[in-house]
Amino acid sequence: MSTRPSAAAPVTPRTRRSNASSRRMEDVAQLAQVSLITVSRVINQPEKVSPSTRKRVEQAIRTVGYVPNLVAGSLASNKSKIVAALVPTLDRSVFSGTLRGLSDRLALDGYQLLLGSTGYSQHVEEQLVTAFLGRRVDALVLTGVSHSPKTRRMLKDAGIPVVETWEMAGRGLDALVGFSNRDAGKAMGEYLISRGHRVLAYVGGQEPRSEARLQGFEQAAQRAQHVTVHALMLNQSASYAAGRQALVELLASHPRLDALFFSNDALAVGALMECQRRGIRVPHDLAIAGFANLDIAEEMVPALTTVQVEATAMGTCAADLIVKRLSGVPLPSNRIDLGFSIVVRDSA
Amino acid sequence: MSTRPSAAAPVTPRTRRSNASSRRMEDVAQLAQVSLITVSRVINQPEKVSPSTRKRVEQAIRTVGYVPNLVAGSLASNKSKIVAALVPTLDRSVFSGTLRGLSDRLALDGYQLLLGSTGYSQHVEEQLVTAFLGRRVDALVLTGVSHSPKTRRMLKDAGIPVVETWEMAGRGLDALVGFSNRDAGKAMGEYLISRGHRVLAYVGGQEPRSEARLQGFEQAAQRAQHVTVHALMLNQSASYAAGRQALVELLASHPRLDALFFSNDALAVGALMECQRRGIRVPHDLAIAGFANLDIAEEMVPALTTVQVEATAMGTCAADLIVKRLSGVPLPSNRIDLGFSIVVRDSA
DNA sequence: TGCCAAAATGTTAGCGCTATCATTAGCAGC
DNA sequence: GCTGCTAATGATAGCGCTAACATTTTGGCA
Repeated sequence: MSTRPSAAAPVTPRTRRSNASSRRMEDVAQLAQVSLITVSRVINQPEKVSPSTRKRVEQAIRTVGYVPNLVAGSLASNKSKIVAALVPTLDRSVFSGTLRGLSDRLALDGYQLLLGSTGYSQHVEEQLVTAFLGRRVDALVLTGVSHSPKTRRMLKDAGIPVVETWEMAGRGLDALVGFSNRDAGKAMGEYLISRGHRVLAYVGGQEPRSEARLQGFEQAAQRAQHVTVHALMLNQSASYAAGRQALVELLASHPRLDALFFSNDALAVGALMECQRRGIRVPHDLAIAGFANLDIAEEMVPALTTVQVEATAMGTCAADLIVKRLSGVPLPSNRIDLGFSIVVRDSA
Repeated sequence: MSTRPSAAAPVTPRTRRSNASSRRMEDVAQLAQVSLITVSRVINQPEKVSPSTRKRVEQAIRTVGYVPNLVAGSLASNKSKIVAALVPTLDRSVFSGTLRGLSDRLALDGYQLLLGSTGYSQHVEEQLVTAFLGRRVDALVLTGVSHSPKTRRMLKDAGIPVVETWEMAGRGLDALVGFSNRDAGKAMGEYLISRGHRVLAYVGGQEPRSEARLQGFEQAAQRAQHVTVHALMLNQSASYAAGRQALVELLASHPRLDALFFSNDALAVGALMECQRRGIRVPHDLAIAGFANLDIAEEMVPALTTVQVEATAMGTCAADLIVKRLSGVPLPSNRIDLGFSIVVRDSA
């Protein structure tokens, strides 16, 4: 197996493999009577080409209908102008705000967004990261700070900007843009306790950020007197129906419940609607609070007390950080805490 | 300018330009004592490699931590395994369902999703299409059937599958997956009229699909007796607050309003909430209907009557069509009408 | 054993672009 | 006229992979 005689050289010229229909840079160069590299410069660094030549080349580009092949450009330059983003879910979720921020800010500098959804699975995340790195994306945006060891290693070895969002806990792989989920949970706990509530419940998903919020929530309870916290961790994704069900379950098992903190506004809204159906007066009989301050929180009757987080700004900031890093601008910090705030409305 | 003496050949060998840190296929080939192409086959067509060789190569891949450079692969094979999708907005919108359907179905076959949002602008759409074609995406998914002439030409010339979604009107560029917005509007009009409503209003955005729904709605009104339709076209994107405002405006200018059809559930929910605040009884005083059947429609009190469309299925079907076309499976049709249905609940 | 098709593996030449360095043109200053 | 500089343009060699074709090995069977 180790020694192989070499084959003879082929004699017949091969047929071109290319997509015959698409024009190449060479077609433009010929028409404009310049070399390949001049066309390349007109596209990428037009200031380096004299106005007369540039005009001629631009005309030729239009005439032949040339669309640069960015794949070839990426291979040659080792830059893709693509940023990948991974979100846990695309499902009518809070992350769409972050995606919008990312997409809009990246577009400003000509970057495109490659999207992946992990479904809260580290294994899927790992596979997607592998694929994205294979595409030589220029940077990666992740949601959260929990990743598999292999993912962490790959990302560290990749040598590209990696921004983790929606959490500030820990050191982070590279850059962090977010807020402290734990502190946010704690703040809501303290607020509810300050309003006199003593039998609290937390409802959230089985995922790291929700668990961090619960920890903070419980911490607030522990520091107070005579406060109990019941936790209900759902394994389904956030939905109105899940919030309704959670309310029903908790009321059945803990009739003396005072206040409910949902890790997601959608859950809270579902519960709020169920209260309305059952004639449970909010906040008189039961206080309800949500998380994220989605548009609907403000519109509900009663309006939903919630935790405001900067979903869109997280995307914008992450994109901004990436664009600056990639263009060599020095940054003061790679940890950006956008904070949160308790928005007190009517429901709690 | 036309005649140029050629330059002499350079003598010194150039330094490698590559990203020194990343392993190449050649490193794997050397370690596994095989040729490049065998490594390539292990990755892309493992069934063509004998089990023993395959195992050896796979081990080598793991040892050196090789991640295939898909950019180079794309250039060589003229296939990118990327599908681009364009949505009007990422804003807490109905399109996220379609994106999820797309993303999930494409992932099954190893395709990745490149995302762009047009903000309902044909000009932005044109720019994004140019960029996506430059990246040699394997297929494109668009929202709607209205595109600039240049966009249409580029897409026709591109020779890749192009799927338009969320509309069935017209012939389409290539493939269509959606429903008739006009028929949907008409159906809702007929339904409201059948319930005895005579002074109707339509509230929607200034965009083609909303306008098609309005046309259908008006058509239903014209066929009936003594029915009037007022239309309010918003230039902002769908939001709860916009729905509330629209309600306020319409009630002020048309106090005898019977029934309101919103081109989006979010608008309808905003209006519903405002009714609750003002003590307007729905549907007794005013009937309200929405569009899309988002989760929240069902949860509202009163539950929202709306038009159900298959947002997620549109994504899944579009992806399915694309995957099949790209793998050469013959398709019976490139027009898939997923239809719609009126979901009668309490609000109208 | 020898023959032949099928399976396994290999060699070569690009894919279409950009990095690198080389060359030429243009022009000020002495 | 010559030097030395900058601006403009060009020739070449890859980037890392796969298509296309070539060759070798394998295994069934006469």
